[in-house]
Amino acid sequence: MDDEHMETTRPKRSERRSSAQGATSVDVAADRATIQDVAKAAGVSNTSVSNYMNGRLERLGLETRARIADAVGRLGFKPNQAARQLKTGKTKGIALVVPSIVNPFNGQLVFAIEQAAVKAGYAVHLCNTMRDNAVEKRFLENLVGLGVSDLITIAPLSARKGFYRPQSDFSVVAIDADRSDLRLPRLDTINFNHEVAIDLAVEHLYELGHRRIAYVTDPMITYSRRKRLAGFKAAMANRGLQGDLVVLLDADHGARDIADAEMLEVGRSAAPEVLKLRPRPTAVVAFNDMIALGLLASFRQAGLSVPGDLSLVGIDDVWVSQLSYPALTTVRQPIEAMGAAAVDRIINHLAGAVGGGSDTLFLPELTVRETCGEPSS
Amino acid sequence: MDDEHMETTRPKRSERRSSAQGATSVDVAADRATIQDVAKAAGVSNTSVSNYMNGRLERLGLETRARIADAVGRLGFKPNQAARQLKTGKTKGIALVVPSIVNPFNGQLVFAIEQAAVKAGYAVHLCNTMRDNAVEKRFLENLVGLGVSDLITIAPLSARKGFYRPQSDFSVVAIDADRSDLRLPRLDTINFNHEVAIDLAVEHLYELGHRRIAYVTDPMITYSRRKRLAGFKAAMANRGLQGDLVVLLDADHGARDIADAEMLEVGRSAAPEVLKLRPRPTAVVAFNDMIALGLLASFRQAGLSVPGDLSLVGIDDVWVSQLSYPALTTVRQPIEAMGAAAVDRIINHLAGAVGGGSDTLFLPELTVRETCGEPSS
DNA sequence: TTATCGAGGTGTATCGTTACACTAACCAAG
DNA sequence: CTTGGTTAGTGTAACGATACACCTCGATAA
Repeated sequence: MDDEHMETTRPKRSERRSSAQGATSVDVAADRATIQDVAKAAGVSNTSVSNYMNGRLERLGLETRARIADAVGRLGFKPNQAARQLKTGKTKGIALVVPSIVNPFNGQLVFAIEQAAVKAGYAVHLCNTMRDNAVEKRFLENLVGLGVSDLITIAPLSARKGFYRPQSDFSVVAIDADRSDLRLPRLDTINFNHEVAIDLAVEHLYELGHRRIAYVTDPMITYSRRKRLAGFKAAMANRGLQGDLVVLLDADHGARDIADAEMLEVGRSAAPEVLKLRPRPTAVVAFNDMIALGLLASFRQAGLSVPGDLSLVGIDDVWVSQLSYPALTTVRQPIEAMGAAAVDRIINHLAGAVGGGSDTLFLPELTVRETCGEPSS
Repeated sequence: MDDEHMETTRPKRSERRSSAQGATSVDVAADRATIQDVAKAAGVSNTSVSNYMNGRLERLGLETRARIADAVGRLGFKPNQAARQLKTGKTKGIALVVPSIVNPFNGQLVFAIEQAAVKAGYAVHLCNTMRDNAVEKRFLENLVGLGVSDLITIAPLSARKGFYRPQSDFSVVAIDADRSDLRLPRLDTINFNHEVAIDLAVEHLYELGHRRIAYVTDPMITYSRRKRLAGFKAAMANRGLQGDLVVLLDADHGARDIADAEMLEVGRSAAPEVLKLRPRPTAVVAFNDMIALGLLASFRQAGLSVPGDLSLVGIDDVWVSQLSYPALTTVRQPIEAMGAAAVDRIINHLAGAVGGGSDTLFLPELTVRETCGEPSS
C-alpha cells in the first residue's frame, strides 16, 4: 500500500474519436448499467426488471425475482431518473425559495423542510433569493424545465411588490404569507398565529405589572409583520393600554435586506428611539428575536440593565436567543411542525388531491427566560 | 414473429391539446410545448430549434433565427431537462452534503456555495445528514440516478469513521477535510490554515501579556479539530509556553452531535473544567466561536468578568459572534471565498480538467472585538 | 371437450432532446 | 466544367425507462 500512486485515473473504455476542434469534454459519464444490461444478465426481459424495480413483485415468480435481485446487486444498477422522468412525466422534486438561510429562523425552517422532504423521498431544490426578483424568476424557470412544479416559499413579499408569478401552474405552499397577497390558483398557506403570539407576550408583561409597552418592528412588508403589528395594537387596546410604536425606517433597508446581521442592526438603531419616548416604556416587544437581540446589545451599551431597567420579549424562539445574556424571553414558533406540514401539503398535491386550498395556523407558546421582570419605576 | 397488427391507436399531439375555455375544469396536466411544437410553429426543423436553444446561432440565418425566437416566445418553450440529460448524459447539478445548516458556520458556507452555484447555472441538491451515514448513503445513491456526480462535502468524518464512499466515480470537493482521510480518486480540498489561525489567536493573547492559555475543544474527529489542536500546541511551544488543554468528553456527543445549541453546550460544560485548572489560565482559546460563546455564558454565570478576569478568543467569525456581550474576539475564516472556490473546482471538473487534485488553503484574519484584555493576575 | 382465467412473463413504441450524417444552394478557384 | 468549401439547413437514430398490448402456459369450470 504505497502512497505514491498519484496518477489520475483515466476513463477506461468508450474510446471515441471526434473532431479535435473545440474543447470536447472528457467522457465523465461513467458507463453505468442500464435496465437492458440487467435484463441480459438475469436472462429476463427489461419489462420484468422494470417491474421488479418498481415493486410490482406480484407479476414475478420467485426464481425470476431472485435472479433479477442478484443481477441488480452485481451490476450496481440505479435507474436513470432522467429516462424515468421523461417517460412518466413525474418528478420527486420540491423547490424551496427562501430569502436567505443565514437568517436563523429561515435556516431552521429550511432544515425542517429538508428533513421532512428527504424522509418522503423528495429532492429539495434550494434557492436563496435575497429577495432579488430576477434570481427568483431564473430559478423557477429552470425548474419548469426540470419538471418541478411544487414550490415552498418562505416570507414572500406581497404579489405586487415582488413575488414572481410563474405562468406555468405551480402548486405553491407559502409560509408566512397571506392567501390574498399572492393570488395564485393552487395555494396552501402555513402560518403562525401572530395575534395570539403577541397577545401572549403582552399578557406576560402585563401580569408582571407593565403598562407602558413599546413595539419595535422594521418597515418591510410581509404577512407576519403586518399581523404582529395589528396584534400588538389589539392586545394593548384590549387591556386599555396605549402602545408606543417604534417603526424603524432604515434607509438602505428597502430592497436588499433580510439576513442575519442586518436584522440585528435594525434592533441596534431602534434602541435610541425607544429611549427617547416619553413617558419611557418599561418594556419592549420586538417583532422578532433578532431585533430583540439587537435592542438588548444596544440597551446594555447605553448602561441600562435588562430586565432591571427595561423588560424585553422577542418572537420566534430561534436557537440563538438562548445564547444572549441575559437569555431572551420569547414566544416560540413551532418551526419543525411547520416545515413538516409544508411538505405534507406538497405530497398531498402530488397524490392527486384537487388544487390545494388550505390555510393552517400554528399556535405559539411562551418561553420564559431572563429578560423580563417587574417594572422599575 | 412479425405481425401486421401493430396498429395501436396513438394519440397525436394535436389531439391532446384540448382548448378548454370557460369554467369547465382546471387545466390540470398542462402539456408543455416541445421542441417539435416550436419547430412546427416556426416552420423549421427541430434541429434548428435545438441549435437556437443551445446558442449555435452561426448555423442559423437571420430570418430563421427571428422566426424561432418568435415561436419560442409565443409558446413559452422551456426545454425538457430530463430529455436533454438523457441524451447528453450531462447534468448541471451539484450535491451538497453538510451535517446541518443550522450550525451558523455551515449555514453561511452553504449560502455562499449556493450563490456561487446559481451564478454559474448549477442546481444545488442539499442534504443535511446530521452525520447519519444511512442518510448520506441514500442521498448519494439517489443522486447517481439523477446523473449528478459532483459533490461538495463539509466537515466529513474521516473515511473509516463514516464518510460514505460511493462506488460510482464522484468528483468530490471536501471542505474541512484532509486528502489522506478520504481516500478518493478525484478529490479537491478546500481548507483554512488552522495553524496560522491558532497562532494568530495565541499571538494576540501573548502580546497582551498572557502566558497561561487554555484550549477548549470537543472530541469529534474532523480535520479542523486535529489541525487546530496541533496548531495550539505548536503555537504555545514556539513561545516557550505550556498549554493547558481541556478536551471535553461529552457522553451523548458521540454520534448525533453537531448542530447549533449542542455546540454551545460543549462550551458551557467545559467552563468549570477550565476554572479548575491550576495555575488558572488567564486566557482561553476555543476551537470555534460556538464553543467560545458557550464558555462566555458560563463564565458570566460563575460571576467572572470577560475580559476582566479571563480573556477569550474564538475561531471562524460566524455572524453570531458579534452579537454576544461582550462581542467576541475571533479569527475570521473567509467563508464566501471558500464557498466560491469549492464551486469553482466543480466547474473545472465538468469543463473537462483531468480528475481534480488540488488543495487550497485560505488564510485567517484576526478580528479584534471585546473579549480580550491584559491578564488580571 | 372447450372455454376461461390468471399467473408470469415478452416485445416494442414512446417520452423530448441532441448527435450525426446528410443535402441543396451558391460561390470561388483550378 | 469540374472540384471543393461554405452556409444554412433537414431527417432520423439514439439515450434508458415505462406503458401497453400481447403471448404462453397450466389449472379449473361448464
